[in-house]
Amino acid sequence: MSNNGEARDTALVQSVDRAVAVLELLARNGEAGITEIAAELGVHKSSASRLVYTLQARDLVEQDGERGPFRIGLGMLRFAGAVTGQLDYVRVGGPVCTELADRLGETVNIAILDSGVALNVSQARGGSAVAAQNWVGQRTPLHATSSGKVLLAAASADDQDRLLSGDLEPCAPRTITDPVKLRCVLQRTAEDGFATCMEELEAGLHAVAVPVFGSHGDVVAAISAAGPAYRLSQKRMPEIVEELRVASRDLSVRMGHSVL
Amino acid sequence: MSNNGEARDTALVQSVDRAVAVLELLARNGEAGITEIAAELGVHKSSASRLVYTLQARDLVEQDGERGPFRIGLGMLRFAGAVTGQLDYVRVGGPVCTELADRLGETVNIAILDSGVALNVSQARGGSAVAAQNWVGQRTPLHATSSGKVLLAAASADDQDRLLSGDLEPCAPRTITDPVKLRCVLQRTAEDGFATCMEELEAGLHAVAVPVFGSHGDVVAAISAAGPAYRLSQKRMPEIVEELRVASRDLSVRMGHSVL
DNA sequence: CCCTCCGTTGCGTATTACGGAACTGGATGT
DNA sequence: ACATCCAGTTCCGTAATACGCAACGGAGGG
Repeated sequence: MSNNGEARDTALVQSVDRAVAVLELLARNGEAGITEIAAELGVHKSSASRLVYTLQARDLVEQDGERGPFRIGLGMLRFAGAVTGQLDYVRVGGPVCTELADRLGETVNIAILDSGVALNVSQARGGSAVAAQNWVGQRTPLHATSSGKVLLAAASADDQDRLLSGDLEPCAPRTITDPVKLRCVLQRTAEDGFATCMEELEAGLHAVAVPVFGSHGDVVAAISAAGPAYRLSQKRMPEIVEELRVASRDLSVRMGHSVL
Repeated sequence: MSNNGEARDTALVQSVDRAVAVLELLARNGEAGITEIAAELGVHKSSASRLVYTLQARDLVEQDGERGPFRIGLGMLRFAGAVTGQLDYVRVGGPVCTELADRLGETVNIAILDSGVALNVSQARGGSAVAAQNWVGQRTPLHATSSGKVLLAAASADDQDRLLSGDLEPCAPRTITDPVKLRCVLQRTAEDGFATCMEELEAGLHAVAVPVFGSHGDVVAAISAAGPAYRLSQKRMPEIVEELRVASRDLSVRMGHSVL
């Protein structure tokens, strides 16, 4: 069977794996038809149809009318609630993001470290109507994001070594791919208490991040602002960092961590 | 195969259906072990193990350490983001809920009409530490909730007839099961601009809801406050309704709907 | 140290899901 | 108006696939 390269373990239940792939496709594309899904997964239309039908029966997928394209269904909210219930950053972080996004006019994100990547758990778009994409749930590389650098700089030497031993994949022309240089940057990040990311993830995209501290002074998350390079200039950084720090402290307090 | 009564169409992909059942179980219970999952689904331990393993590979399920119980994984945020991206009420409604919940000290919910039921899309718990359950993603009957009555009162005559023609299932001792009486209540709801729900969904649970208006003056959602009967007394209703109305207007504004 | 309980792995079977092709039913175009 | 096209569904035979069974490995408890 022509599986698209991801067949690692035979122990995977294929239809389930494919069903999740369908959901991921829909989450990425927004919406898609059966034929498109089938093509993307490399399966027959009939298989895709069955898969989608099953997901639809569980309200995880829905279509516009009777005969339209499919998209993620509202039944997914059940699970969204379950995960945000466990993860306080999502619930508590939402208002903090929104407030800061309003003040800065830029997109604000909260990210945590999750198995070697930076996972965005909460987001608020800036006032600028330029609809930045939705990063929630996205896993972004630690070496090519401002949040990632902050989280990595605070991580154990073990975790740092693990990442630095592997290849640093270039995401954009200015991504830092040299481990030695990255180590320098992490050093500075730890000293300064913030990290920037200038067109290292995407061309034209700048970002800054500061750490969020837990009850024991440990770094539990990062809060970042991102926007087009022309708006987030180097000159504006100090001002934004200060705003981020205020938000970070606010978040710590709301999480019930006593801040000094 | 001993399928637990839900076998409707043979056209369902069983393993996918079971996988979703696993996720729903985890969302409901918070966490569970393989044996528990297997027992709940009525499948063999090995089957449950494979299912969970597949979901885990996709980050939809995770376990505490190496050998603990399983719970919904952070990968679910990807989908949560996709659904909240489509549905502005979730993103925008969050802060509104939180603010009102803080002020009232009760649980606040936003619900929309979705294929004949009221679907809770956003929630904030009141200050009272009494952890009310998580309603996000829950589908609740239109005739036994305050939000449902508000949504139904504003629905087309067609939709109203469809519900009223079916049986009104009793959820609690005081649930309205008489279509004639329900029609009266809906009439009053439309006139008053709010609806209450006194122990009609659950014994000891009171709730009030007001409509949220879209740009054309149409009802697009309902915002409700719920709490124990002794706290949400009839006497306190007018005050709460007023607070809800303020929040509703706030929400409309934040959604970009021009309010008169 | 043994016993119990939980989760994983190997294996054989037949259930189950897959792919192919034909069918339906809108939409489009000539 | 008719023919064509494209998207999605249904039917069917096959064999790949996921299932259940039973034995194994590892923690935790007595």
